[in-house]
Amino acid sequence: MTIKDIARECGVGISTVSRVLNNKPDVSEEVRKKVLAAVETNGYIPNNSARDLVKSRSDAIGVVVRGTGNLFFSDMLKVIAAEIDRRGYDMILRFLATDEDEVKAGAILEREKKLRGLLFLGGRFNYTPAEMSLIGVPYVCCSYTNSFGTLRESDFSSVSIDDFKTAYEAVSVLIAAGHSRIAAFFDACDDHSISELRYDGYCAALKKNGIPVDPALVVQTGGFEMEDGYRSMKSLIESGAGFTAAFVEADMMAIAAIKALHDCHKRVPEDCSVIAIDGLKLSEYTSPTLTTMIQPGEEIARESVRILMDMIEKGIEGVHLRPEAHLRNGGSVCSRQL
Amino acid sequence: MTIKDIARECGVGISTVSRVLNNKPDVSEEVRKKVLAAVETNGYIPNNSARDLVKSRSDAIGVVVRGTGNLFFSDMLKVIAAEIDRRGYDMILRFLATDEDEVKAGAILEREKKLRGLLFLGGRFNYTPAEMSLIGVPYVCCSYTNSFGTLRESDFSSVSIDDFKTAYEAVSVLIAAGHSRIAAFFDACDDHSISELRYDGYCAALKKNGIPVDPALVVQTGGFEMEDGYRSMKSLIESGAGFTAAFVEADMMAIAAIKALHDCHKRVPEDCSVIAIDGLKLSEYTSPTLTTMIQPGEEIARESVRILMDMIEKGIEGVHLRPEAHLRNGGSVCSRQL
DNA sequence: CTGAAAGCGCTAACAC
DNA sequence: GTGTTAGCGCTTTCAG
Repeated sequence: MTIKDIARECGVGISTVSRVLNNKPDVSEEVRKKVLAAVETNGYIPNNSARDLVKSRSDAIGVVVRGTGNLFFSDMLKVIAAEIDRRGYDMILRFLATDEDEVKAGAILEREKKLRGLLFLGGRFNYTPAEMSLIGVPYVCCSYTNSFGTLRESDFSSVSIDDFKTAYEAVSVLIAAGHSRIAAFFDACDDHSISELRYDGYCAALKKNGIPVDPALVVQTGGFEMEDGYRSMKSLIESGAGFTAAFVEADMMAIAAIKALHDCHKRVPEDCSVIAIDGLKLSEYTSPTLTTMIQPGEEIARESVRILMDMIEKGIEGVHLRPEAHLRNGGSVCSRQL
Repeated sequence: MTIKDIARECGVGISTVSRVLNNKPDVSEEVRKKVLAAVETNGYIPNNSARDLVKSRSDAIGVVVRGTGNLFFSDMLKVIAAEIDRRGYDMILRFLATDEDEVKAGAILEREKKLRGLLFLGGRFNYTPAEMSLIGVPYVCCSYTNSFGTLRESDFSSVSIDDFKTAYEAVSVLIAAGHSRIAAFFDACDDHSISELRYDGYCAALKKNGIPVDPALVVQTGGFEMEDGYRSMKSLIESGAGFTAAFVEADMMAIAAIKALHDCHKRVPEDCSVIAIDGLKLSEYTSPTLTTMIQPGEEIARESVRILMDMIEKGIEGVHLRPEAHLRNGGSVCSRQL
């Protein structure tokens, strides 16, 4: 069933059907109705490949999300969708597994859909100019940056918290509460990515306060899953290393780490305080409520779209926004009895 | 940059480039290398729209997922992807917001990608034959069924737990533990969907045990979000209705409901037992571990793909599998002191 | 207002 | 082995 079939059935030309389908004017009401009826009864659906192929440019923004189960992203996505729609653009959404290449996916999408711009949610921190030359439209990195790459600042935009600073602040909260034996959990400490930045923030906060970094208290979890957080906390406890607080680089892992503490008959926060980074809605519903640095997801989403639009419509150069993360004072941190 | 440009640059014909790109034989090693080099240096990416348009049939399975943040689906997806790949097919994944129409999306995808079959994760329970006639390939409803629709059983397949029975069993666990004042939380009770089935199961279990259904203990949450669970439990507590246990139709809401109980200084399970349905990984990491009916997600995923393949390759008729949900004895249910 | 015709970029015969 | 060519289904000039 193609546009040709509909045209034949209605005894009109194929371009007339096209006009009706695309809500163009210059079609008599009578013909319009006849065509619409034929479309309905035949269950005709236009072929998008053909449409995209002939189109020389669309008003679409591509959104490439890496990591399906990422709750933080799924909250941001709603805001992004609304913002893009409000500005009269279409949104083309693609989800990628964590092991897929977001740049390649973005480049494919750009050509296929003749995109005007791209939004990346989740990606590597070390893009090179050569690599990004595949992307021919303005793009914004949402909630991450290019700290370890060689991109020129003016060539792209990014909106994300300052990971180093946020980790620094989180650990400082613990120190201010009297803790000095502070365990820490990171995916990895030298992966040239978000975890390295947060690890550096952790170390800086300790040093600033004259506390040596004890390697025995730093655990590399090898992932961001709950299993990783649980297993890591459990093995740290079993190692016998003494600590009164823990900094966990992500809410999900922190929730699992707290479970591990409970399973080892340690109370939170009495026996061990826990602080994290993210501010997922989910972590409000644990007991105790997780104390965490809240990433302003809504702001990140809104500003990302705004900046992208400015790049597209006004041709501005890359902008790099660093909104503040704010402490949510849950119940998982308490002062150390001195 | 098109295939034509690459051809010109290499001084070869356009079909030769096509052959190289698609790994066809009958290309001299020398030419192959030259083409590949040109592709690389130019950052050429084939246009998928053009490819799809000319292709008359693919070996692709479409997977349409409704509900981005659904953790249950994101676990199943990994298994589905692996199974499809193992059988030599490609998987085309589309995520939909909860308010989008999965049937229409499936129909579009089918035409665009020339699909061999479709897998729906999440959808309505009341399809009609007219509506589904848009779909021209075999399809399987994963983790839901057509209980309220008019489809012929032989025209489609489904793999899901028996929602009525599973709810019945969950409530029976509570009753067996000595509870009779059992609150219950559903999205809605008469929406011709999953919630209605589970509500019916709740009622049946009570009646079977001579316990009247008290409308004051049945709460319609108006959604599946954590907010919905929290708010609903809170208002039930404030209503002053007495109850010693709660059946919640989904893990996420149950987690939030438990938080509400805690916030009202009620202990779980001592003051109120809680049981749910789902078996999310997440609910293992709450304290206490949630007692819940585990949906065999992996089995559902694996069997769905298997059945779809049988429909495609062997032309079998619709199959309807009802794998068992199993009780996970967490710590959120205890016996009522009589 | 409406139809004919020229591609969009690619694959798959079909010739050579 | 390799090039030429005919569409895939659609939008968009350009005539009428």
